[in-house]
Amino acid sequence: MDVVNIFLTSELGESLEDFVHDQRRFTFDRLGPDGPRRLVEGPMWAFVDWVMDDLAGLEMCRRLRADPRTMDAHVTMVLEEDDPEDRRRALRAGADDYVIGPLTRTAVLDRVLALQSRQAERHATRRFEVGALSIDMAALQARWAGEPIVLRPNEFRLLRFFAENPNRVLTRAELINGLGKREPPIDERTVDVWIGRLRRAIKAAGGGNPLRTVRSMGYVFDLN
Amino acid sequence: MDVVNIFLTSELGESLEDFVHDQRRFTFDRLGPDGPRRLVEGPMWAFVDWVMDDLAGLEMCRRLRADPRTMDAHVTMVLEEDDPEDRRRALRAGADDYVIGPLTRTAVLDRVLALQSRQAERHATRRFEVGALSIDMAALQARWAGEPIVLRPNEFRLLRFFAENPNRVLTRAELINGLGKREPPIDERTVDVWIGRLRRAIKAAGGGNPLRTVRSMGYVFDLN
DNA sequence: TAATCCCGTCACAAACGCGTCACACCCTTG
DNA sequence: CAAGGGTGTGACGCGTTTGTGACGGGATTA
Repeated sequence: MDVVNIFLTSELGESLEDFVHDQRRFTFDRLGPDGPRRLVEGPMWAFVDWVMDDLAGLEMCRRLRADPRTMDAHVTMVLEEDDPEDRRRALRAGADDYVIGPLTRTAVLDRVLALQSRQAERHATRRFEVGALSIDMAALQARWAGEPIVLRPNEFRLLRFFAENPNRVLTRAELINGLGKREPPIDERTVDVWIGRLRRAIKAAGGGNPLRTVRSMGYVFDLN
Repeated sequence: MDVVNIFLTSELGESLEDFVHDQRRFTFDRLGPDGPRRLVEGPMWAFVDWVMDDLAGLEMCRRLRADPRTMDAHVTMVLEEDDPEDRRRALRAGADDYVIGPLTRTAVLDRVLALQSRQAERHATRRFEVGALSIDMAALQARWAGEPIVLRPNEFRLLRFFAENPNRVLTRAELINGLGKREPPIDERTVDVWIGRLRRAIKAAGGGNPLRTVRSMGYVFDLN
């Protein structure tokens, strides 16, 4: 599976869940003194604060390393300030990496996305083709029969979602969800506008109109 | 390439060779006043003592940075004591990192093992071409379709980093990291200015605008 | 020491993305 | 054919992101 499990000792997780569009690829969970609350499969990434409730972050770090269930996790220590002594201690306690806090969403996401792309390179999932359409996740670029499609970020996500679900009617609600839009709630009519814009972009690249309207249901990406 | 080449100004190398089991992953060599005795491929890590035989460690550090064959090395300064003034000087001289000495085997291994996983794969190639762009590491010169691009040092590194990661969205954080700027922390907006300057230089050499902005993500070096 | 170069930051204007609205058009149903 | 709901799309406005000239400090050179 392709999912990366992210554990944090802070509350940043909830905020990230809203922020990350690509929910299927990530899970977030709280890392308490007893370790992760649930056990997961797949690669794990832990961000450990230097100070936690009752427990020093270093101790948490050692416990993660000692526990066979989590010993493979990629551990990033969050230091409050840039003390070289602390950095050294963090590394010695088993951390792979550190950031100078406070932990921000972008700090987490940059790292996670970087990891993801590194993994993607291994699994070669960063590029896939559906019919004449090819999608390059690394370059964030789509092509129709080799011709680049000029897309804005939201349109790119939309097209990607269609490409991953070809020949299947997607309701407006599914599309809104699939693009990870939760707050604020999106008017379903807005999807119509998305579709219109995406169609125009595909046509401009020489593609036909692979997006078929299914009246009172939604839209399908027709693969012939 | 999976091998990390470690250079030391002290004799610790021999001792480490005995200590490290997994010899295939590391090579050790002495770093003398004239730099590394042999040229290597793959990532390099240099531990530079504050005082060397005839040469100040700072000078060694600068030479490593100035020499295109070693400019990518990860340089750790070894300070005898924790003098903040010295730390500042070390970082200014181009060190990525420092330890408060004396250098021990575990200090070396902790760092190397921790960071090895995220060592970017870098070709030690002296000259390579990407599309119309050619980069000559020895002459520190870039050309677009044969036309020289006038670049300042920082811009050269930036372009080089893009050339090594074509068709891949690079976040501002990745770029800052990729240019080896860790201390002091660089404002992400600064990257915008780098990009602007680099674009101007490329355009002046007759190149188009191969650097595409991906809004709210970063920049891509677009090939074809 | 003076002159010059390099580079990080700032501030502000411009460009951009996107959700919504309004209205015309389309299709279905009776 | 009429009625009514479903869909396409141009226009608008807001908030955010990006580009860039200007500035100043540090380093380098003359």
